[in-house]
Amino acid sequence: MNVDLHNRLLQWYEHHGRHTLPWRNTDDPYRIWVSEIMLQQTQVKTVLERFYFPFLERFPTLPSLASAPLDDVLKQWEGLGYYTRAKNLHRAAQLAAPYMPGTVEGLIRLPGIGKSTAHAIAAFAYGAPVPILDANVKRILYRFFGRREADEKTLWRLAEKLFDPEHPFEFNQAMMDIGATLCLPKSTACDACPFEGACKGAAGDPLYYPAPKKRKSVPVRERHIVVYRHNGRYGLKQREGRFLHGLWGFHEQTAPPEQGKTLESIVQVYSHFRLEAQVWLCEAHREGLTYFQREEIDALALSGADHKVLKQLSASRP
DNA sequence: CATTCGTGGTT
DNA sequence: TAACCAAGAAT
Repeated sequence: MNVDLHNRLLQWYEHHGRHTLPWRNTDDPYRIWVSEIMLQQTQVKTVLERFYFPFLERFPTLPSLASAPLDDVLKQWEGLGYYTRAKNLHRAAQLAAPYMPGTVEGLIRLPGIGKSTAHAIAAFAYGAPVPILDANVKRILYRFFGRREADEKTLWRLAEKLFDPEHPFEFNQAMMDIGATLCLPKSTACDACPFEGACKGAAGDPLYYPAPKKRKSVPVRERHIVVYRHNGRYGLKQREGRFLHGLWGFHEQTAPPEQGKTLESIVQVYSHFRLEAQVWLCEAHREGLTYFQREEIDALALSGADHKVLKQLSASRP
């Protein structure tokens, strides 16, 4: 029924697809899995240029990841964000070792793997006839079917409707390529798109779909970051909650400290709030912190905000 | 179903 | 340049 459309998509993918992406040129489910987790809510450019290869060099196989300390995994993940991904990746490796599950049902049971990622791994590593539903595919579906709004269930139904079960690898990769190169959030190149003619969005104003999301304004958190220094060593603490999970950081509090030298302030924008913190250097010992020499800190995984603090520290050194 | 999770690229 | 957005999942 969609044969004609599917053929046009295949042709387009053959000539214009991003065929050099490294995770498209391996049949190792582990390497495909790592790429899928890193790429969640993260642009291809970032993963490709900074994180994919170093991670695989340090953890080349599933067992090597499973047997590594979590702190080592977090250090490789440093700067990539959404750190529970690293924790889940590590735990999933331990649950799955020595082999990745060979089915969607097995994959989706692992922590950090939802329906779309399970389908992606299954389609790309095993050729399973299942569609994916990432931000690129969603945007295409909104426009192709002329919808301004749709819930997840509806989007999955539309994804199944457009899907080509005969060519799951090529279809899914092509959809992401179209979303990333032609069907962009704020611009489109419909005349180059294999879906033009069948796409309701292309018939009118494609940017009319989907309806813009109403975003809440991010609240500001004002805090004080206090760097405790004792005998030339710096006090840090490893975070335990879900926020910045497992990363080390300097002490943070709501009120200014009793004493200490004022450094510059820092601003760090997170997904759901904005941190504005005054940084202090306090020559004192505080309980509950672990003390490191300056060079030792480089071996720890720190958040972006704490890296800014570290930078202030070296800049302020007399 | 809504919120929580980072950081950097793009416009 | 501020706002939007990115190969989503867990809660």
